Amino acid sequence: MAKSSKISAGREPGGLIVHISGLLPSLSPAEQRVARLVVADPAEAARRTITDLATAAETSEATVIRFCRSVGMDGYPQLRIRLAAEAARRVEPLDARVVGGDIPPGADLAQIIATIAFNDARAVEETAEQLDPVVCGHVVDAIVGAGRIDIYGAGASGFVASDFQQKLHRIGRTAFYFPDVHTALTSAALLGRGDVAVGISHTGTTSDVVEVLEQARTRGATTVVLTNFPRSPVTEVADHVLTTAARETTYRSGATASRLAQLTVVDCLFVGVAARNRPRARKALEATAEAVRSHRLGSGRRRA
Amino acid sequence: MAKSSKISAGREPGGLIVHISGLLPSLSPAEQRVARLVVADPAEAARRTITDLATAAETSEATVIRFCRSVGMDGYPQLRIRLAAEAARRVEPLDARVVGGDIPPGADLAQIIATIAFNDARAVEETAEQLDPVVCGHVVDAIVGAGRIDIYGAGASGFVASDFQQKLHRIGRTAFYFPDVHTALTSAALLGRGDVAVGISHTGTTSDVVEVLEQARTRGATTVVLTNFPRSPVTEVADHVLTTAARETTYRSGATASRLAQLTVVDCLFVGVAARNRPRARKALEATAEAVRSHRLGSGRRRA
DNA sequence: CCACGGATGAAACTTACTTTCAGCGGCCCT
DNA sequence: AGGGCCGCTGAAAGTAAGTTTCATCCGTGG
Repeated sequence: MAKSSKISAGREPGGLIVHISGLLPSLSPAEQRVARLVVADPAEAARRTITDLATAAETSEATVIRFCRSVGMDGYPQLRIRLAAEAARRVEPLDARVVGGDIPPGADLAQIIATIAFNDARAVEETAEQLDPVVCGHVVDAIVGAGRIDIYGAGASGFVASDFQQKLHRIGRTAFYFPDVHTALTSAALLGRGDVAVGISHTGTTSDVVEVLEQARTRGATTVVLTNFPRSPVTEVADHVLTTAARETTYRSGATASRLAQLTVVDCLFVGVAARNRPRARKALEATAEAVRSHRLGSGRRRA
Repeated sequence: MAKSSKISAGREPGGLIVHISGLLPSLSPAEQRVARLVVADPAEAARRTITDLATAAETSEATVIRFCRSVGMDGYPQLRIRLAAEAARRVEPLDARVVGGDIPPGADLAQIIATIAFNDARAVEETAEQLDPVVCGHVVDAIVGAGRIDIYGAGASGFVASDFQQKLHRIGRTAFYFPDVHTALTSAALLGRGDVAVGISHTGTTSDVVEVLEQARTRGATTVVLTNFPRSPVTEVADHVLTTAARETTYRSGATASRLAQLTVVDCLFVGVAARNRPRARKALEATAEAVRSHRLGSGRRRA
């Protein structure tokens, strides 16, 4: 696919525009008129057709072509594309949005969105960076070999626990999620060697989760915890500790960044488990997808 | 276009590529083939002539033109230029290309983690980029002024809906989440002018959500939808459309990336609403945080 | 004054892009 | 089932864009 590199003009060190203005004096008068237009506003030039540009430079199309060749391009379309690319690169997208105005009603919101997205994305990235593949491997091993998987999480972490349970369930692993302590404790009491108990707690101090994991551990189950704080109490009752890396800034958001980080970890574990038994997992996923299809409206295809 | 332009025709906030992948399912099969080529390698696509691209997509030039129109361009040259510009802006295609794809069969955990994190973080970033602050503003306005807020979401999106409900509840907004269609419909029937109904559906084709929003709308409530696909059926029953920008990779379908994107949007709305009444929101948050403190153990060391 | 050569644009030509139209196939409505 | 309708599709016709050719112009040097 990557052939057709007859395009020799790939490297103009300081950028195409600089390159052009550099050899501007060596061009013929008519070509210089074209060059000046191009350098003055590359984006605009890229938008124009060759005839248009020729007219604007008070010359003929032929001259524009000659100009293209003079600066090392194959022809006009190539110049056009390069100009567009060049123009795009020199715009600072962030500032442009703020400065570019025309959004007084939502100006404040734009700021908010940018901030949140930054924090959220960072949480995901940093979590992945510090996630230990070896520990993940152990956890995946345990889950793959488990007779049963119990998952606990209170409050916000409960969503994540529930999500994990659903994922595992969809690929045919026997997994349970308990929203309240009492049923969780009851279930944990019935775990045994070879089973797995997963606790999710952002702070690592949620007494409910600690209790449940403790119970599970005394019964011989492998215990796993997902928390943001590697030295929190909950890690003492866990065989494997997985950490997230969300630095929750203020009281603000209902801890969404940490939630995203947790979900990312869960996703990794899920894919890790699924990867162990690809055909079966795929089949299970397809079956479950099929099951909800009747609730879908005919392909969302509409033209406007 | 005779339609009210909920779909920003002409301007694609944040990324043409993202915009195209969002519209992908709403395109005809032949157009989808074109779209996939374009999304896979924008720079390469920009270099090709229309005939070339048509051949590569195993279709006719006519279809390529149709595709251009479908995604809001005037014609092929314009698409070409925009693609070139877009491609230029993303400067790190090296790592991205390696990591961006699907999970290869033999991948080890470290690779899996990197891939997932990359996709997840990208989903968050791109969603934020293309999120329209003006539309967000309208939604925030509606929520702030609402007598009551009903939130619907089925399956995976249900978690997000529930999360949103909790968040709003914590800052003193009257919000409800309904896990099943029937109670949702019942509740929607009781909504009226000034109330808000929020539907969350990744595909935008979940009939339950469409029905409920429809009901809510006929009762005079303001309807809001959060979906990945701006032309899906659900957008027809929504006053305000918010879109996520998750391109799910094929195999995993755990849909985590889309979940994260949804949560990010919810977070933005939440903070937007909270920002409207800072003192009161802070007080409410502190009160709820205090309420769970008794369930915390002491020694958790917490960073700020 | 003529011969020469580079620069230039008109026009011929080629290629790329766009529109039109008829065929095909699915879908809905009897 | 049958028939009509509608949307997708590519072939082909049509139009515009880009490229080449070539005659002209003009300045220069013999």
